[in-house]
Amino acid sequence: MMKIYNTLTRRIEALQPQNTPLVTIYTCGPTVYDYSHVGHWFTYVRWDLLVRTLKASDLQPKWVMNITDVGHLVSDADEGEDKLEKGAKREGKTAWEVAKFYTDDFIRGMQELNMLMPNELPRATDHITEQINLIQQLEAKGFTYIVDDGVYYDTSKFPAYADFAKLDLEELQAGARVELNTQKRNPADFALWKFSPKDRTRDMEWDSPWGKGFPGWHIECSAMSMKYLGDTLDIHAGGIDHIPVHHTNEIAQSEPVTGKPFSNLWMHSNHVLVNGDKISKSLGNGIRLDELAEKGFSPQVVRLHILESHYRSQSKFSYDSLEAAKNRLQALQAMADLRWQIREAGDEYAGPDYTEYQRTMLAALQNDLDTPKALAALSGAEAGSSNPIVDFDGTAQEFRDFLQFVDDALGLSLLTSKDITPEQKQLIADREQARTAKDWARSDQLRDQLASAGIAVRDTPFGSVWSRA
RNA sequence: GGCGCCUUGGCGGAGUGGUUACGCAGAGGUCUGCAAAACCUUUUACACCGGUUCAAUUCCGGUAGGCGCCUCCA
Repeated sequence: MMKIYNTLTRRIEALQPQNTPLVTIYTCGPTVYDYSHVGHWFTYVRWDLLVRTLKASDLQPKWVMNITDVGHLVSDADEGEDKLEKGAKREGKTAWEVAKFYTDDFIRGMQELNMLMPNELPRATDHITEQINLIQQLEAKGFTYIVDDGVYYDTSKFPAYADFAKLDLEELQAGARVELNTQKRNPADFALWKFSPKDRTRDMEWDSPWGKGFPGWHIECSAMSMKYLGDTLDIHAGGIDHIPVHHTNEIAQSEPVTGKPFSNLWMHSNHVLVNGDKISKSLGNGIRLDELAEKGFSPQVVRLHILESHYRSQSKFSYDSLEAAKNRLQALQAMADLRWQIREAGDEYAGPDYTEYQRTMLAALQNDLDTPKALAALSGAEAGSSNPIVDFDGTAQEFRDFLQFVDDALGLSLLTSKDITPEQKQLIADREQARTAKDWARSDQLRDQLASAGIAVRDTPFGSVWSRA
């Protein structure tokens, strides 16, 4: 029923959970050393959509997303420093304070975007023991070696290392930009545990069998996903950039220990470009949610814009498209506000077949999260909703069910809008009376009055309908 | 240096070997007391050059341009 493109096989496959209806999902979360930008939100919203789609498909997703609050190295050139420590230096705080601040910011962003909360949001620093334990198991199996600055994973011991990303290790070796630094045995080898510098104390450091230090970035995902979701995940998801390094390394760390596949299905979200460029620190083009809100684009608009492109295509971010999304959302909201204006009597008018639109949308989402197609169906329903809903044969309930489905599946929060006040309703009734009496001056005056309260009124063959301007 | 991807109408963005994506915006029209909404029409849409085919935007090859990864990265 649910079909997903699997990076492992490079094909679209039917999802086959190990213990239906349970679906275990692990998604790579943020490194909390700076604000999240739209690029991050594109990815996270897409995983939120995955979980929503599974729920709408009567499955029971168990979703774990990690918080990386230690160990993510800035670069090879910045030896001994990780992103948290760097952020701390920048802001005159401890690494712990930095992590807390940006974790809170991230969770606030999730809430603003109406994302579902993962079942677990584990922090790397809360799972040092599990990580050490996993490294010990790798050590016992002979996959590690120790050099001056840490414990490393020997990728040559894992023959399948290059398979996932279809890496060419020979070319990697010959590549001009790969620096053969330190004492690594192979260019692709990576740190499992890094030692603290001899001359100073880090904000974040722990004792280990190999000496005081901190875990490498990759090991946390293996350790925490296995702790919360078992040896084999149903779905592991992350940004497309994680394929060649981070996810490759996760597989290499996990499968030798368990002897099982680390994840049956891998999903990767493509990047969003801003003015044709990837979002990066060096370009300084990372736009935050609060900046967008200042420009009049609510998180709800951002969310709709994210859904307008497919998660596997490289999408573009621009204010023009946000403007389009904003207008589109307003039309959708107007449709949702028809639920306050159900006509009780009469069977003159049959609205769209909302049940059919709902089926189309769900089928689109189940087909590798085809959000553009789902939105096309939603807009089809919206276009057919210009007249009020007339309640006969349960049509009103079908309409309400449809709106509930849209909110559940897409998270657009259409149902959070409130009804207008009794006074405003009276103004509309008065205006209809004035129109009947052909008192156009009073009619227009009442419409202006409503408009100043942000309420637009239009006249249909079935009476006046209001919407929020 | 290696690997891979992309190029669709004003903008964004799907998809397909022959038939309307969809959204936003512009122009004209029908309707309306006026609006709004809806509907209709509209500016040769599928980078360029070849090839395969009865038929290609959709498959193959090449050209140009853009991008991603191989290094931290959503």
